[in-house]
Amino acid sequence: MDYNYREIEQRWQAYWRSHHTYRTSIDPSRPKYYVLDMFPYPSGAGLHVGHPLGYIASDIYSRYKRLQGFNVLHPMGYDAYGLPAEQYAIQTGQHPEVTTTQNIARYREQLDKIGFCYDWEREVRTCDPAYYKWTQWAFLKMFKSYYDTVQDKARPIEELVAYFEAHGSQDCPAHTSTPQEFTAEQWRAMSKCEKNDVLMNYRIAYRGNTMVNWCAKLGTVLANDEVSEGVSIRGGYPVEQKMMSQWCLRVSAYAPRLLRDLDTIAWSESIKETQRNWIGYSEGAEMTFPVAGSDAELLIFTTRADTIFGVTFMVLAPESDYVDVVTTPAQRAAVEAYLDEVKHKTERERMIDKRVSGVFSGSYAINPVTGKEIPIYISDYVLAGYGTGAIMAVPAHDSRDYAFARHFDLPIIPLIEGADVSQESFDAKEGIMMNSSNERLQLNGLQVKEAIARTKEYIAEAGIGHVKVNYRLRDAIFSRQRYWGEPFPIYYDEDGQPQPLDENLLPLQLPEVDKFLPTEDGEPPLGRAQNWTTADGHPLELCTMPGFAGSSAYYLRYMDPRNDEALVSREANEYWRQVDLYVGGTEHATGHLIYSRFWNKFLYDYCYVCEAEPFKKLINQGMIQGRSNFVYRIKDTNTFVSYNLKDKYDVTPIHVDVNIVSADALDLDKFRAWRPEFATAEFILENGKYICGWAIEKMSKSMFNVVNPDDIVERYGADTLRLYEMFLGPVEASKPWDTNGIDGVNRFLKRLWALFYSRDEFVVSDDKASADALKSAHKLIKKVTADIEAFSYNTSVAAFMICVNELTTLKCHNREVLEPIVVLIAPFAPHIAEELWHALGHDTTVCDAQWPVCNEDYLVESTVKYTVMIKGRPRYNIEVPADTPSDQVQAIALAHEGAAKWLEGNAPKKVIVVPNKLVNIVI
RNA sequence: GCCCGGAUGGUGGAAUGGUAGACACGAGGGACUUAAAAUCCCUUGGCCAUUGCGGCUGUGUGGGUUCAAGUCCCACUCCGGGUACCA
Repeated sequence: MDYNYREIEQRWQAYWRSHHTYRTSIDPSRPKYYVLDMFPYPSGAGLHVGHPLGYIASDIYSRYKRLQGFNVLHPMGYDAYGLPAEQYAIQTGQHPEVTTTQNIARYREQLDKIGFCYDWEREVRTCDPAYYKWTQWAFLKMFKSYYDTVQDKARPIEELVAYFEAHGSQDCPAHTSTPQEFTAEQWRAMSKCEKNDVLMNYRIAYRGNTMVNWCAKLGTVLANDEVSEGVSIRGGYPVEQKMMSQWCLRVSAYAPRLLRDLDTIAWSESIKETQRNWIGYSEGAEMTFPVAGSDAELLIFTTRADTIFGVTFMVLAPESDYVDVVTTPAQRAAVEAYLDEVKHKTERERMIDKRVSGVFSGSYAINPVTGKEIPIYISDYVLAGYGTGAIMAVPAHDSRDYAFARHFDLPIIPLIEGADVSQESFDAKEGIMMNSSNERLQLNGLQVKEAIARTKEYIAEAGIGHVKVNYRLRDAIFSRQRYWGEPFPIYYDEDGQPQPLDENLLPLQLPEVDKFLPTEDGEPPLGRAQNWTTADGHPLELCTMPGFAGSSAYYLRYMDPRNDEALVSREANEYWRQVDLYVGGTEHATGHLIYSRFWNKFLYDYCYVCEAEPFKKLINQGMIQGRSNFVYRIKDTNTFVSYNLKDKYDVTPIHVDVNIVSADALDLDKFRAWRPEFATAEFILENGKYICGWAIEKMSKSMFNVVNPDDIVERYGADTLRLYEMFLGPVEASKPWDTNGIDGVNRFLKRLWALFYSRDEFVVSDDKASADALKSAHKLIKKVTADIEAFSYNTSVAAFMICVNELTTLKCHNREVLEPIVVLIAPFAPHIAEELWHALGHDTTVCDAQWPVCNEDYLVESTVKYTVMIKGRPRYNIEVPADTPSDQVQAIALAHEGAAKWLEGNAPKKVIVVPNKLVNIVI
């Protein structure tokens, strides 16, 4: 009986399905383990071989943990809201729900063929009303909350209202980016609308007037992580900055915790570092500079308080509120012209155009330490969104200020001994201060770090500023002017004020529309919906939520996916707690992985979840790139020349479908059938074959290098695909897909099969196995267990190959040896393992077996070989009984005839014995 | 610019400071076969010597530490990823 993967895989997949083998439930008697994949967006192209890489890795770990006795939660679902389905809907009129459902069915079919151990009864889809009910619910909670900076957590907004009633805004412990000042009396005197407007500045989900990334082509705003280098990640369309009123999430309030708690999770240093950079902690000082001849003061932020003596001008962001205050009548026209120019530049243009630009405001500020008057400029190199939107410029020690000073011919005062600022600024935070002392503050002679500390002390004493920590992390813009997303549970009252929908009315279902385009008057697509109002006729919010809304808490929903009463029950959450192992790509480092942590922390503040971090350990699988193949057509002919002969001709490389190429050899008949124009193709072959050229490129339809897992499964079986993807290299590494080595893995499975079956006969015996065979098997147990724990699956697969080769050579067909090996291979190649397990006479599935334990006794050697090194090279070997003390090993090594030969009469200077390995004799 | 990774045969990749190149692909040779496929065996970093068992060299470059360095330290080159007027 040959290894018939097709029949085996179909049979066992059907068995698992009908027996609910992978159904999971809460079982307090067993320890839990939660393994999660980043759920996919079901695109129309289906899965390619890159998708399952991470899924296979996590599946192996899930099965391994299960065999070790853990109760493993390993769910899967779909991130079903997204732009492509909507774009497709706009083009074809096909409802996104229809295409999404179709795509999900296709994904499921493809996933099923690979033999994953998902508990599909826990599947979630973000576009399912029963699911997004809880996305909306969380949003409502955020709307009804503020962030208390003293308790350091989210609290109900009523508590803030009570505070305002009693104290006004004095020492208000709430996080806001637009502080306001009012007394308790003033608060009480406010109208309902005024109060609402004030509270909006504190809510965690709030409506704010902010600079947003507006993508005209997509007709929607985008979050910072959805934009890269001035264009949208999806589609690559230009993005511009625009002031708009949008729903936002106060993620910035959580910046300190998001930063701090990175130390508590087992993620790769690189992704933690990316998050640290994105959060952007920066400790500095805020200082006030009085404006000469006015009551106004400029508040600035700096990390280089020590350079206060080198401030020769001030710069305001064009959007800064100070601009109006400091612009003198004489300069007004020039300033307005500049503001107008800046406004018409898109973000992209601003980035490309690095030229210095700016305008003098007409006013002067007074340096609070030196008392000198310095001019105030306006320039777009200062950002409104960071710090205070105003800076003190120190051209000698900041390259941007330096460029500005040179352009406008402003003085440059060096402050660090030995720094040459004639050509460029000296930005490093090191050196000894000079030109930095007067009767108020003396910094000369201090190191930069000391000077920073001293200046901070001084400005606090003098009442001109205070120490301040800034974060780069922005609040998340949460509105999208799109159809295919979660509707907001928000309506607008008579005064046009946003109001929360009653929780009992959730889910607020996405309405039908006639077209998926914006309305004629520029409203989002939901403006087309009939009766998009509350029961009493109030209009509902027209925007929908962004993609990350539904993906922020999905891991919680898997714990209790059909619960109507809560996102997750306390019982389920306290059992499953958090994701123990999360597997996914690095591309989510600054998006999903920040939003999820934020969302989880918000829920944690209200004790809806019991863990402060959602994902304990994170593994980032690499990307599988495409390996494109080329044929070389001789110019102006229909003749194609093989790769190694192509240099003799004038050729054009043409992408050829990799699916008609095998090990770089072109299938000529398939090529002729591939496209009509190649039907009459002629070939110049080498060694009877047409060899194609190749290149590593992104896997994409246009390069004809997309390989579907289905094709591999069809040709080699799912177990071969699984093993091969793991064998290709470390899970974390990006690598090109290359089928050149797949035969080796397939051969390995056939050899494994041959240990059980010879021709049609089952040849496993119950006899006692040889010591060598047992040693081989137990070595494997040890190696594979250690490798899986370290996610080193490629070396595991190699170890399997070695072991099977050894057993084949030993002609070992003993149950004692083969049975543990079947269990070991089960996580990697579950179908063949199941079949062999069954053949060994077991009624249960291999999934319920016990992970074997290495018996060290089998590995103990009676003798140990030492390599003897003389003059730095291995010269001869000695074999001594195990546990021989090293001085005796040394004596034996020196007594060997080889010693005399290689020492050539020299006395050994030094002898090093490395236990169980080698003896190094130095002469 | 800044912050992270990385660089090992023809290829993918192995190597707790201890005989570099595991395992696999590819290539070459052989066995079995009328033949092919499949399977099995041998060789395979490079150079030299192959009627001898061997010698030299070798992990991006240049230094260093060490009895011993792919591995640790310093400097540099190149490649990949992230991020950027963040004061």
